[in-house]
Amino acid sequence: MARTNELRLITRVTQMYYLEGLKQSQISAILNISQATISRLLKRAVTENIVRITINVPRGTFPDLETGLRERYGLKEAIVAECGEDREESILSAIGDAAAHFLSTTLNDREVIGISSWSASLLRMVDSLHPLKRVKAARVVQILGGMGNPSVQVHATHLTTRLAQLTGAQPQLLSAPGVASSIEARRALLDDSFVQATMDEFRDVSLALVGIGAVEPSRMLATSGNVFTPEELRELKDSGAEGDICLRFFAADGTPVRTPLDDRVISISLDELKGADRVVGIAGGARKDRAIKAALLGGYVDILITDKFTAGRLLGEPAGT
Amino acid sequence: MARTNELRLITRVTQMYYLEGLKQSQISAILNISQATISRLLKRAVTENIVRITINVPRGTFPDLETGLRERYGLKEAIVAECGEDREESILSAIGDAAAHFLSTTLNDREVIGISSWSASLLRMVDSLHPLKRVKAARVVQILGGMGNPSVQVHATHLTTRLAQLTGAQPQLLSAPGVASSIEARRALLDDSFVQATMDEFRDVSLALVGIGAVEPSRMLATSGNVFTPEELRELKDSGAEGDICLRFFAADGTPVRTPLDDRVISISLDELKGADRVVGIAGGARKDRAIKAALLGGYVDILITDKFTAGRLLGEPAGT
DNA sequence: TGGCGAACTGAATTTTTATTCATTACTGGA
DNA sequence: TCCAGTAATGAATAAAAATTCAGTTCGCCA
Repeated sequence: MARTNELRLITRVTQMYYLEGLKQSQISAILNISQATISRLLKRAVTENIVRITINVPRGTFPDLETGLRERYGLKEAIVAECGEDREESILSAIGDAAAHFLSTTLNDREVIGISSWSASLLRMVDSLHPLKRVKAARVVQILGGMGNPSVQVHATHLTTRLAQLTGAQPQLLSAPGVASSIEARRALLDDSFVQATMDEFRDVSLALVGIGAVEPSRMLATSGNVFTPEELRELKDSGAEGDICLRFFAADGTPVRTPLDDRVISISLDELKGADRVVGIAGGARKDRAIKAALLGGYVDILITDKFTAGRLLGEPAGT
Repeated sequence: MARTNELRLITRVTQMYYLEGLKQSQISAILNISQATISRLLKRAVTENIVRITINVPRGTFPDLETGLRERYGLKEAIVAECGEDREESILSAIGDAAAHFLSTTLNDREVIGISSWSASLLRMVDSLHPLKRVKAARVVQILGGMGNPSVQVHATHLTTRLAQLTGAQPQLLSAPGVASSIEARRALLDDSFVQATMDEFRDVSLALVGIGAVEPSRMLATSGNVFTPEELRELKDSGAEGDICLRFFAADGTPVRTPLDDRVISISLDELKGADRVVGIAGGARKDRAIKAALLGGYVDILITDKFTAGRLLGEPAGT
């Protein structure tokens, strides 16, 4: 049968190419068939299902979860980190490490990095980060003010300057609290030329690194001073706020929630954030499930870095092994 | 762990490349990693065994047997044809067809084809051959004389001219019997200028198509007249001859056997045969096992076309399915 | 603390592969 | 039987992938 002869030839070519590692031109010479035809035969080997390429997923990597997240939430990329147990500490360590690796492999030259200052995940990331050798980011811009509480103010400053140092960039600090005590206080702070200079940079941010906050205060937020009063928190809840990025709140379906608080917050706006080339959300843990999901639905994040447990829950599945 | 991050990235790149079919440059753009690095990651995916490429052998093809033959006998190529049953007729049909396909796909331009005239396999090949479209062989040279018996003389002539016609080449007939009645008769025949002209072509043959004969006479030989007397046959056997190509005999280990018959045969010599770029042996069937094996051991053949049963026996294995 | 070699990287280049193009033959329908 | 459309081919070319090269960094040892 003619077809069998054909298949035999395709099989032989496939064997030479994939198993014996010969170049198409070598096969061409051995078999007295033109290189163009070899190329075509190899293509047919794929359509005829003679070559089968399978991916052997290494332990600790979760391409299925990642693909699920990308497709379900329209993400540009999703990174799911291996993680020993489904507890905050373990998760922070996993995603911080993954984020550090992500940053070190994908940072390009002259990049303007925006970094949100109130995130434990980002702190971990910076802790795990080795100095970047050959890359030289342009600037690291703090896109959320610090905390009234001086010790956390230091934290925020440290995060920004450390990252700048590791990436060989200029730090651009936002010397203001994340939440001003009043609308007037905020207006006054914005008059400061240093604050203005930094805020002007917001629109130049090419890579934004942000945590995602749950409205239920995170431990860090809780210990950082009384940013919001219990009444304000209740008010937020009542208005449907489910999560925040840089203290800009949104509802469960991702739509922004405007509250009076907005007028006291000093940070990049959600709109400005969307102007960045890449917005990387780094968050995980059961406590944040609803907030993360809301952020994804709102499309605020292009790239999500999370842990396997959270990823599983975001996909409505039991977590993988 | 750093290694896990690395593996995750490799897995992701592998997924994009092999599953999603993206180009390295596209992946490079999406992941903000240089194309050179993508290429390197993909190479690591192979060494790390993350991509696994398997060949799914189509029914009716026998790459394992072919590889076995190539390796065991040092062949340039081996073609093993599917074949319904282990009987002459079935085998002839299978290998004739396979040989026709081989010829039509690997013949190059301006090739000088030498063809042995006493082979049922070659007859079948020519019968299965469709006119070759774009190729134009230069000449088809008959490299073994015809038979005294006029009807087979016609066979031989037909074989050569038909092949020439199908390949768009000039036929170069050898107008002499394959076996002269005596040394003197042979000498006289060689004086003929047409015979000389053809024999001069022997050294220009680039592709030789030959059958392989068993010393036990083939049916065809038997019905072709009394070429050899029973005594001569016994003599051949006694001298250790196991098989022949163009009536040039060799022993079980492949060494040539010189007998008085040599001086009566009009055909290409084994040495001249080795001067061809490609010598294609086309033979199968249990009766010929020993002869084929001897020919392979003698290295007279670069390419063997046979059937799956014979191939199995040549490898000392039971035949495949 | 400094020097040396191994390991990486991106840009540039080379090598390899896929595709375009022009040609030819074959198929099947009128 | 003849023709339009399809399929297949090799040469030339475009596109893609691998490698070379030059420059760094890093770890290790003196």
